[in-house]
Amino acid sequence: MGNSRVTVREIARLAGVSVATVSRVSNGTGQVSEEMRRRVLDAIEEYGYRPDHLGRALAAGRHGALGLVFPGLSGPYFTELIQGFESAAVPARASVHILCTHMREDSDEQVLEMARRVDGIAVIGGTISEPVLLRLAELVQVVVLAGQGAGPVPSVSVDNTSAMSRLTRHLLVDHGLRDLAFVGTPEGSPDVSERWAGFLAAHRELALTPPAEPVRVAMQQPDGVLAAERLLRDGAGPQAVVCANDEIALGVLVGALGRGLRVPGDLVITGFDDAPMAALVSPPLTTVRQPVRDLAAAAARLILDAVAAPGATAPDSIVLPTELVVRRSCGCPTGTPPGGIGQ
Amino acid sequence: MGNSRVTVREIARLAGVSVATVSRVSNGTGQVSEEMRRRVLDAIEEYGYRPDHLGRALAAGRHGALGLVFPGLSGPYFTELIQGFESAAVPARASVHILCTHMREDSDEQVLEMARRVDGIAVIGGTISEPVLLRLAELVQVVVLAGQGAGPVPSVSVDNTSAMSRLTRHLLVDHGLRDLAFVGTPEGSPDVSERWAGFLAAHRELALTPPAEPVRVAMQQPDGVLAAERLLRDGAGPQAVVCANDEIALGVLVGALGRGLRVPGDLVITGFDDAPMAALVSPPLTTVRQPVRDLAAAAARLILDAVAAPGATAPDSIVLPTELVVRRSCGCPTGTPPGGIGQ
DNA sequence: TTGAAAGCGCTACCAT
DNA sequence: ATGGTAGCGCTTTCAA
Repeated sequence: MGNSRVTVREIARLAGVSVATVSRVSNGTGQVSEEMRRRVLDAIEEYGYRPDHLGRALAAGRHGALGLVFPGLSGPYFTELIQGFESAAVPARASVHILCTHMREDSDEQVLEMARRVDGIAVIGGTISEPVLLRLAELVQVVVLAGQGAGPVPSVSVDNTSAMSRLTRHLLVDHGLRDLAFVGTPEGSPDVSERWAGFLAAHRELALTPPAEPVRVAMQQPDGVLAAERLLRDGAGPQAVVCANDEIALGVLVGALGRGLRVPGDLVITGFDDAPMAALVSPPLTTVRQPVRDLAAAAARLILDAVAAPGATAPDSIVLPTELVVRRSCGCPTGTPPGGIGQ
Repeated sequence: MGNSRVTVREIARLAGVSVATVSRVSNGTGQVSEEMRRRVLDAIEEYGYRPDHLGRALAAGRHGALGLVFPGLSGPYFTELIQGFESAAVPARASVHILCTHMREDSDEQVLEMARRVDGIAVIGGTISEPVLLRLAELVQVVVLAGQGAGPVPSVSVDNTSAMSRLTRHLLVDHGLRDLAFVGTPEGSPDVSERWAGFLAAHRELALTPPAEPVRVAMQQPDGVLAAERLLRDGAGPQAVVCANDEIALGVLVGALGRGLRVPGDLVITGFDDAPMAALVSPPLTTVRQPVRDLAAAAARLILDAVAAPGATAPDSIVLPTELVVRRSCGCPTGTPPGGIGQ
């Protein structure tokens, strides 16, 4: 229950050596005679000593911790993100702090507060305002995850715009579909904003008129069900529903199927992410695969590298590639589209 | 980019006061004249000073941080858990550290290491071995989240066994169903283990023979799809599939629907959790609602209270109630079962 | 090889 | 009301 407050000093006293020697032994630094090392090791073992991280970090002038800031946790995308981030932090012996700002009013304050506890922070795009981001960057190494950087702040993201543009062209050109709907809220999420831009760009290139507005809903399955209700309420729905992520798409699929529609016969649906479920529903979902774990791991490593090499030049932004994954929900028969795109 | 290393000492020098005064002002403790307070505040403002958490924590002998240890992140359940935990930690100005042991071999070591960085740790049931749990409890306040405690370690959990027993009786008695299958892996997860126990208990009470083994799969939607494949492969499947959580149930539903089965006509499916999607699929899922956020928040508060009152008696374990939610996937027509159970 | 001692940034006690 | 200073637990010079 209570903290077993065993300190270096006590171990030193118990082993009859100096604290410096204890420190050397417990860190494996410097030269220590076998005799001393044994004495110290025995004491450490006997009293279950483990150096307190605070003292160590204070002396080292480094927290050995990384922060991850979310708007609010939801769905497989975020769990992947956390795990990817963690997988890169753990080998570097850095702990991971998380913070869900979740629309709290004092979230700026909390992010700034986090900056006093970590060596660097990855902020999910759209979570905090640019001024606060820049302010934050004066305190610790910052990287924007899934979004665009600002000033000295680098970013790690994927090519949302071109990927979505390509997917949209596939529907427009290869399947000859018209009257597409886009589901997702561009405002506040760089990812969605870029995907909406790619959706619009594809229309523009083909001199087609896109819908004036996206169907604005949040990013989870229930929101997709909601979107389906809105879109399919009065008989004349769109020919295809392009969703900002797979979760929404799965929700729309559930909604459409629940209404007795056949997919892709009556309605084409596409997603984004290539979440595990995308391949398993009927019909399997045409989507865009993005390397979420790699993305987060890259962000963590970028921070760790920057912290490890203080003098070095500002880190470059990273853009990871995506891959169009054509399955049956877009109307492709086997998984291979007319143009031979995707796999 | 670089840490703006502004320390108390510098602020003190710049404001022409002592570090003690700066500390008093920045903490709002003690008595400070308006004149001094202004001088210090101006300096703090001008140089963007924020006390480093390390120094503060070291002096206070408290980390102001809580740890959350998972086996591995997955699905809405865990995101709810994190957010619930966080919602209780943030008001107490405690940061949240997370660690996914994810079957890593050195995870014991990492959990112990975490103990040096936080004031208390909530461990998801089944994540670490009992010896390590007890060892951990000697270092910091520990609570088992969704599982049973051990020795001095309290737990926060729900009444899985009775809830699942009740749900199972509903199928067995009210719907007269026989030949039920249970999907989930009891080993390694106290939650699942208890639910399996409740499932068995219901059969025993009614002198019915339960299946010899559960269908062992993991806890996500894709695993449910997999389970459906296994169960429905050769025509003669069970009459009902009782799933360890909603995610699996949703997967089984997708798999069953994909095979052309009607639910609940040809196959009854039930879940556990009452995740948002449970109410939205067709047919809506009969399940057990558990207060996941509250559960995690209770765990966080338990730790915070224990840390705040060091001398106090060991905290008691907490069991939160669940609620049977009867919808259509069990065969109930409207949502109200024959016996008037549920809501 | 070993130990004494100076800090890391902060708070809090004790004088003034 | 204010300042000097000890010390939180640790690492790391610098001497011996």
